Amino acid sequence: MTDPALLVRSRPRRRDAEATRQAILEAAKKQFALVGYDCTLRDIAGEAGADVALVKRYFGGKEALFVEALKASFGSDDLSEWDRQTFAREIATMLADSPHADEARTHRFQFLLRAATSPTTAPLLNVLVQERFLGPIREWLGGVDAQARARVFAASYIGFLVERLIRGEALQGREREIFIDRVSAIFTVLTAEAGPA
Amino acid sequence: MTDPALLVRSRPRRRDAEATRQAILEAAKKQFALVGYDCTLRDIAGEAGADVALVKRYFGGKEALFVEALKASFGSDDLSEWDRQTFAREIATMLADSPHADEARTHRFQFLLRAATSPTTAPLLNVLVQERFLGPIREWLGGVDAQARARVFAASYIGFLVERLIRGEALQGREREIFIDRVSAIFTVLTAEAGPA
DNA sequence: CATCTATGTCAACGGCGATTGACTTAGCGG
DNA sequence: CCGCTAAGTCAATCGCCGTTGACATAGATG
Repeated sequence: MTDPALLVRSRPRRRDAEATRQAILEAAKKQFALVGYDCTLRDIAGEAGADVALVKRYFGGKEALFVEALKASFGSDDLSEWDRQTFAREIATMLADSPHADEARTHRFQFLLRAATSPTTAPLLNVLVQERFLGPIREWLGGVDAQARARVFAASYIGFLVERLIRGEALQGREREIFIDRVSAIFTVLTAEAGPA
Repeated sequence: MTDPALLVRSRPRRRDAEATRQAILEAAKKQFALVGYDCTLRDIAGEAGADVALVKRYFGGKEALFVEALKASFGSDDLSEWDRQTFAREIATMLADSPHADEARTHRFQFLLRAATSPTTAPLLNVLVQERFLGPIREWLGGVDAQARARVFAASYIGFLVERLIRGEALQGREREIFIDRVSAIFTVLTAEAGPA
């Protein structure tokens, strides 16, 4: 998170096409998530400490940059590390906290939401979600009807992320406790092979 | 839904400031939901059969129009009509269908999503969601810890709407059956005053 | 050191869209 | 029938942004 490539450079970086490309890509991921597709290339380039013209040279144009940034934002979702015993409560706690306490995930998720609500990018997103979201969850869940269960799982997870985003701050006091209890219960149920009575 | 004010007029409408204002507002609700904030005022005005300049006269500007359209999109969510015995399965079925089968709700929801991912409108949305979404659900749920339970309920509901949006089409066959079973089970649990074991 | 190329900079162009104010006209009151 | 005002139209303006190609230079190669 303290990747020096993200910081504004006082001195120009040593000439390095690959590093510059990456810096632009990182800035794009952030700006597209925070501001949306309407952020300016000048802003992206500025944050990357590069020039607008390089966007064209390295990516071809804004549209192409968007697609690449979108793909790059769904690289490694490390859900094989989730402990089946404890993940439910951990996720629930994370969801009760402020979205600001979790910038990386929040940015990626905003990106996804934006792409989902744009007619041009929606088809692309469909494929990505299948491959890098539904697929892994399905594998992790295992058992019968894993596809349908993965859908329900993913939908719930997304919903809580949206709620956290809209809420904007951490839950407090008793509401927080109840929220965590309920949400972790739901995730436990969602993992089970057989639904509730 | 077959409001004549929405249709493109071959003949100019009789001069009527209020009707024109409404027509613009309706067109704005639709365009902002489908295309997003970047739709053009010309498109909105065109669909309303009015001129761009009238947007300024009646609303002041694009930003103000957006806010007003957002507010207007959350008028009456008629959830007092929900039958507590059957609503879970009805909702689950609706969520398994195509978003296109439910245009009105889909448009409103896309609008909400867009507003949620825009820094300028997020605060406004927070208030709106509290008043017209969380509040009614809380009342409808009743019982202890209604606020926290309403949050969980709303979050789940939102999540399934997002999933349906991304999916883009109706579920089929066995996956559909399982999906409906699971989702309606979840909503039943969400309604109950006590959580699952 | 000379040269050459990949890398980075700069300024201008072209289009688009919101805004604005002047202009036209319908429709009503007298 | 006459004008007056609210409603609607039109075209010009202004700024912004993506794109583009010409230019500058670091740094490697020999």
